Amino acid sequence: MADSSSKSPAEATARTQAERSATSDKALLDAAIDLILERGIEKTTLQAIGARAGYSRGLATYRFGSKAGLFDAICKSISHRWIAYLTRGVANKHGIDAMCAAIDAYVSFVSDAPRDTRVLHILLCAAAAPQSNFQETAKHVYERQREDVVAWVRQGIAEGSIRSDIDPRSESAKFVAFLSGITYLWLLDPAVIDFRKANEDFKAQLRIALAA
Amino acid sequence: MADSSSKSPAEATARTQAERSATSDKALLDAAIDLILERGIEKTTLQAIGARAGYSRGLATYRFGSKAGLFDAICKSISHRWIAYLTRGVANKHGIDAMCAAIDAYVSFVSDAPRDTRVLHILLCAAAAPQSNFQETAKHVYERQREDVVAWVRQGIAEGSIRSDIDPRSESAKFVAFLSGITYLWLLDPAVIDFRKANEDFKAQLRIALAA
DNA sequence: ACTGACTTGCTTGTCGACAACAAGTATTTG
DNA sequence: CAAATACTTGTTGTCGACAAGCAAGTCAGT
Repeated sequence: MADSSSKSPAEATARTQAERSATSDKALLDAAIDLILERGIEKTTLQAIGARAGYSRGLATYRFGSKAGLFDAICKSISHRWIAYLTRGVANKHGIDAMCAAIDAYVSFVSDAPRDTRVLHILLCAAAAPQSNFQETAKHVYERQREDVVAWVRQGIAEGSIRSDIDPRSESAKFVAFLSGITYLWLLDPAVIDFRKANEDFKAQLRIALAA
Repeated sequence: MADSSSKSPAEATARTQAERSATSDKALLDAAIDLILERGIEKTTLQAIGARAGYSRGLATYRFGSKAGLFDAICKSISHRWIAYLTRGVANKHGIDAMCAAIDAYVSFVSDAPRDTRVLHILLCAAAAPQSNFQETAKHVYERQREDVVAWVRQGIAEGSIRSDIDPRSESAKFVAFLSGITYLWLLDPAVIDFRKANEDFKAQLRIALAA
């Protein structure tokens, strides 16, 4: 149905099968992201995804196994991008500095890629439901983030910049809970939440509360 | 289909129509809560709700207009219970004491009514999706909570127990974000989150960070 | 370099499940 | 008995999943 005739047939067929499937995968993923932002998960139809991507209603199921499989793929894709972004932002900082850098990286990510952030969080929220098919992916994302924070806190305690009576695991839960929660509130009602200021205040109070 | 014959017909019919509809409403709500905890929102069927409540598949739609209408009603019902619980716990405390009392009240509520907490949060998470039918209810719940916190912070600043450079609105966003976030993490993976300890630590650091 | 078997990318037909609505029945109330 | 209320059942359109099919591409054997 798509533009198989708008390009010269030679150019159109000058792709291997693997390349074609890679582009159709990406088209489906992008279309699904668009539609999730517009309508939410439940109201996004495989029919609509196929149509917007320029393919048939059946392709998404064929590629990703199921609707949930496609959403899981989106979840993994965006969270990998975020982890890469985070890793670059924190670089080789330690202790409280690393925690503050992570918050800065997150604020940057949200303003650089608000669509990705929104979709990722919509999906992660959906993962809270029992028997959600991408619950494991969500657990893994947050587990990974908490592990990072635990490491930063331990470093900070070891180098003496963080009070030794701070419990790294509890602190990591609080840290991730705040970021997750503020994102949720922002997602629910962007006009009411000053995302940037909340994060600045959080950094300031982190330093006060954790400093040795 | 249910036990219309297990009770004596006289006793069964010795209710007014209004009483009957009130009991069937409650039965539907309770059945829906059970099923949401077991299967999540999407996999909970009006058919299953009706059957578990002892009625037909059509009653839930007839009473609440739609599936989303029923979930909205659950959302409102549980959040009203929580607000009442909170009001009683905070009583007439001020400033940081009120904030800490609110956290204590929340921890109590979660351990007293874990099922209600879980269902409420599952529904509030679902409200994060675009075009969600109970988004307004969710916004209202969180707006209400933030207003409470704003009032407590203002009181604290006025009576001199909270530093005057604290921004009440930003602080309220952080406060609610933390509670929402930690609940989400607990919902996602209860085994990994020490809910009680995280809240204790949060109270301790609140006092450090806000104290005048 | 040609051909025929195999593979890959994608579409279409079909089925069961579901929510919504309308039309109905039975019970209560005035 | 008539109007209203509580509830059920029939029906329709939409959706996800799966399977069968088709066409284009790939490659081995000659």
